[in-house]
Amino acid sequence: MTESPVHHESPIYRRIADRLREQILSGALGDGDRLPGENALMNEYGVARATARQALAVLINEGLAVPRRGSGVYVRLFRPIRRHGPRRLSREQWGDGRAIWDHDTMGRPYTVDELRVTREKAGGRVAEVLGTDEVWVRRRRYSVEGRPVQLAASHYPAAIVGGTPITEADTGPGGVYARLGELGHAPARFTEEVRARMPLPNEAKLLEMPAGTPLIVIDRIAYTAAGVAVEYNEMLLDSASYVLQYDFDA
Amino acid sequence: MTESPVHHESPIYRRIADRLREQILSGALGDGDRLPGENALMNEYGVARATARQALAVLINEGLAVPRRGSGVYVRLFRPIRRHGPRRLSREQWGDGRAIWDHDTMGRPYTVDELRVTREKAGGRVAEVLGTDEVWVRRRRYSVEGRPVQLAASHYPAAIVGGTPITEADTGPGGVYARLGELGHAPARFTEEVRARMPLPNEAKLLEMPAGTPLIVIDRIAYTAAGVAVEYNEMLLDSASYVLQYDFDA
DNA sequence: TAGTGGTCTAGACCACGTG
DNA sequence: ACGTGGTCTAGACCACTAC
Repeated sequence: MTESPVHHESPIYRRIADRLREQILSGALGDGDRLPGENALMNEYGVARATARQALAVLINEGLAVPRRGSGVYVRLFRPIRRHGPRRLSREQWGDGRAIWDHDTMGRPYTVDELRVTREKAGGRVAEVLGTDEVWVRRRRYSVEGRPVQLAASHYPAAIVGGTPITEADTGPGGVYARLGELGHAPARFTEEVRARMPLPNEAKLLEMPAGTPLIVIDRIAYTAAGVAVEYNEMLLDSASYVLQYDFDA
Repeated sequence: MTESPVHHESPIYRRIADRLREQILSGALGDGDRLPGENALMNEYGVARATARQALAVLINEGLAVPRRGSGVYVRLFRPIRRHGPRRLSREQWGDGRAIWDHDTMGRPYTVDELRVTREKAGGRVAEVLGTDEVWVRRRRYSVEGRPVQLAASHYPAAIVGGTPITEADTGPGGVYARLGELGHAPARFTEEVRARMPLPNEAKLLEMPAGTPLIVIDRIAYTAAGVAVEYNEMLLDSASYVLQYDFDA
């Protein structure tokens, strides 16, 4: 039309997004509620389809809404797992391998799948930390209540774990840390590096993450009392499913 | 034209994005390099402007590229600050208030601005943890090398800090923790909760964050030896500028 | 079958930064 | 002045979901 677009204000799609966001944050639209769809926004605001779409894309990329094809756009819901850094790794927990994850999920049911144990040539930081490029890697995926929440890849020096149950699918009672202890390499100290970034497409697919969901990346290194690094564990967590907690003294 | 679109494969804009991503991750396009722009992609792939744009939007939302109006789209660069959880808060650091941040930035120059100290009615979790809704709040923004990297809001019970330098802009040598110590409320234990999410528009603006950059949210509570919560500090970190490190024993 | 979101085209005008 | 990304329109066809 000939209506002057009146710029210098915030663009239309942003103002539509702002109004919808306000309704979500104020609670007027609650968890799982349906947002007005593309057609509804076209009618309500008299804009083209692409503009309505752009407004919804803002909320989707902010992680506030999730689109479902053929159905609609819905307010996102959160149910974080509390992952307690230091406490979960205290020695007492090793008695039973499941204890660590039971601690995290507070009893909610979880599963492990896509477990693959392979021997590999390590590169870059892993080789540097472990002091060798000959490593065994244990990769797996954790799901809670049927939803995948974490990918993990634990690296171990081949010289230490070769020929032990750590290279088998089933590591036995107490898990890897119990086996390392029996080998005289019990972890005594840990360092965790925490980052956040957007997932790559393959990561988003494995974790079934909707758009607008960051990844929490944790690189954990386990050291023996002698200061030898015996494990490099890279974990990728769906940030919508996790809260990390760290306790320490002054 | 009449060329059949051949669906059931991944859409055009995704395949364009995949090719560009590959060049970025492989290093063929390095930090700060210019990507082919909208016009270039239109010519190269014979697609409409909106499709080329959509391909670039994928990379931008993944945090791999940054658009600059009037100039082009560029490969994103990273220069993280290492923020060391426990060590930076050890008592020895309090002797000089600047020490904590010097530790984080490893000597890189930083500034604090937008400092506001206000008395407020606390709500929700803050009031619950501090055991009162009468609080003083110290809000400020940290920048490193001229780029804003963190917003922080520290909450203190008014009954403890009222009338002390903690309610002034300048808290004196050693900072807030030194003053709390003099008041008989020296922090002895800390807990930090770490989350990641996409920033809201006002948060993204204050931190000058480009699209596709998650926020790291840290809620830190300081407890005295007697177990009294004396500080609730909510920090919002630009995830492109930070790596968190936590050390602990088994 | 009707409605939803997903992809794509072919135009247009604008604000902005670099030359 | 020119090319860049930013916004917007008005169509179209598709795949999927719900009824």
